Amino acid sequence: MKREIERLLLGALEGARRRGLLAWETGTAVEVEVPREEKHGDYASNIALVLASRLKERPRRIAEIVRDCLDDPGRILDRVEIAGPGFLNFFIRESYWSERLGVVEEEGDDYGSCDLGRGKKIQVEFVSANPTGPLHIGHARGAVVGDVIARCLAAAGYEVQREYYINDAGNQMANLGRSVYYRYLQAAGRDVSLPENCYQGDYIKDLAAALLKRDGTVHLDRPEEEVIPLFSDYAGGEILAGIKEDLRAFGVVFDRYFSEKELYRDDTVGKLLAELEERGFIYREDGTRWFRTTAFGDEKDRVVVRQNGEPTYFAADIAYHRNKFQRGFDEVIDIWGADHHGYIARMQAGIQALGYPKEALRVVLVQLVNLLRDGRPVAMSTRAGEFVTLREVVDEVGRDAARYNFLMRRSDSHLDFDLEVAKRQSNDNPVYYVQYAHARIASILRTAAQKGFTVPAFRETPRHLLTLPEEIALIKAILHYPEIVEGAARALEPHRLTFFLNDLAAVFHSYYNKHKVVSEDAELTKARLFLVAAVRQVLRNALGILGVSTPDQM
RNA sequence: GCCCCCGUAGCUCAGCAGGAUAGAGCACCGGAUUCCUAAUCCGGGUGCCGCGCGUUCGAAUCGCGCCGGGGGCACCA
Repeated sequence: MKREIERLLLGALEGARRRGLLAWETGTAVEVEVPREEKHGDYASNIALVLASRLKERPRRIAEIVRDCLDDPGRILDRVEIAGPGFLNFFIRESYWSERLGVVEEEGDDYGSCDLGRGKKIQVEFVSANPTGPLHIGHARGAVVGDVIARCLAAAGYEVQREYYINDAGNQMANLGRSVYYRYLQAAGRDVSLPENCYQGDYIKDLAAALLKRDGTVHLDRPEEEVIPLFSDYAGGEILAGIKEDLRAFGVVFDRYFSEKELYRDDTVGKLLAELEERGFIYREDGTRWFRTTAFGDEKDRVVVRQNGEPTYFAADIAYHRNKFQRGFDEVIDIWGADHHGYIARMQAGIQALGYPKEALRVVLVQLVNLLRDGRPVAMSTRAGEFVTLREVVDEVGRDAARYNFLMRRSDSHLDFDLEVAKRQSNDNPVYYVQYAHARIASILRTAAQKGFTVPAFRETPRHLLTLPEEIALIKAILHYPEIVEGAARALEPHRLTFFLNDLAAVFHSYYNKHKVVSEDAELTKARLFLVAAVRQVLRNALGILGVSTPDQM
């Protein structure tokens, strides 16, 4: 709908230019927005105000010229008003709204999709937690945000790949192996205590016990350096399997798990460093090698090879990101915890040094979650092994409520997640509000079926009967939906969908309370059945992007 | 010390690439159910949009400075 207005406006500007009325240059961005106030029309444009200063002409005068040049063969508009300092307010002909409703039927499950990303390959990398322990509540938010961003992009026409990066080459995995090894010794009756910095938590003991059961005591008297890799591999593998399972239960599935080790297999990192050095981006100092990230706006240069000859995490990460681009992605999106924000500048410097534009990497920061129970903070410490796992949250509050709650705020703002509130099946909990709208429609359709009504095809729908203010409001909401999806994909802001859903459900609930869909009037019933079926379709499509279910009964 | 994010109603937060009288949910008060599920609806809001200056026809939105909160400034990942 917005597109159509933009097209009309563009046509008018073009016409005015051709007739010599307006020295408008092709290529000027034309903006159309939905005004806050209803009396300012269904759509509004500030084009006259924007052009005014450039053309040195009164804005209202420009607005008049534009309005006079409007050509509306499809009779979309009822009228165009010029208001305030020179806004053009477009009022859609009321019956036109319901005429457009047919698109929902035509497009069905695809309604809301667009071709913003057509022909573009995009990758979303998220979660990427080291397999040193089960995913906890902090990972849950990033998991949902990444997942839903991926779904939004898919709806926007991108070819999307979801990837999980496993940092399994560093010393954290060795540390994990050592932790399990010592627990294994203890389980076998040896009197040893856990070295410093070891992972605590019962899952370590469980892994040790499982290994003892599987292999017996064969590892007991072998040198530590020899057996620890074995313990690392075993523990990492088991934990990763658990992570995958927990994610699946949460509705998050990856296309690929990428192991950091892959980057060392063919000395990818070494070759990359040599190449960068050749191009002059790397210099040596005090036995280390530095990447000149300041050349691309970073605040200081960064070490890529340590004094001991080991490449840093950053070095591997540049190699990893180049690997992504080499796989043919036009754009790469990383979902990071907000504590990693300082890393963005150097990462973007890295990809620029490789010849990719800065914009090719977009980073979405996800803020911490404050976990509460009945308003009181839940204490957590990963190191001490005290944390609420993702699995526990999903089991306790349910997948739908958990996902929805994580999507109710911008991802870069702090989020309070109260287990009791999320679990409560009341109006504290917006997910049920929206799902209830879906269930109610299902209920209406059941009642209708009992009385012999089915949802009519659009061309058999007496849509001219949909004239109530609540009906027009519903139709408008339905027709705005594609704009919401596109905006969410463009800005990588999935929370826009939850806000839209709350609004749509509110309009529907209000309508439901005031008017009967199924009545004695067969024609009216048909029209309203089509309308609520369209609402149901939008609820399904939008909740589908959020990965939240659409129950027919509650 | 330097850098990033945040500061909007009692609470939690929206406010889409500056726009016309700043919104929602919660909480609180009152009301609605012979009728498609009351997990619903209807009514009730006097907010220095942290403060100041600037850019602009126009600033919650952009810039600069300050105040307050959080995070980051590794040859850790």
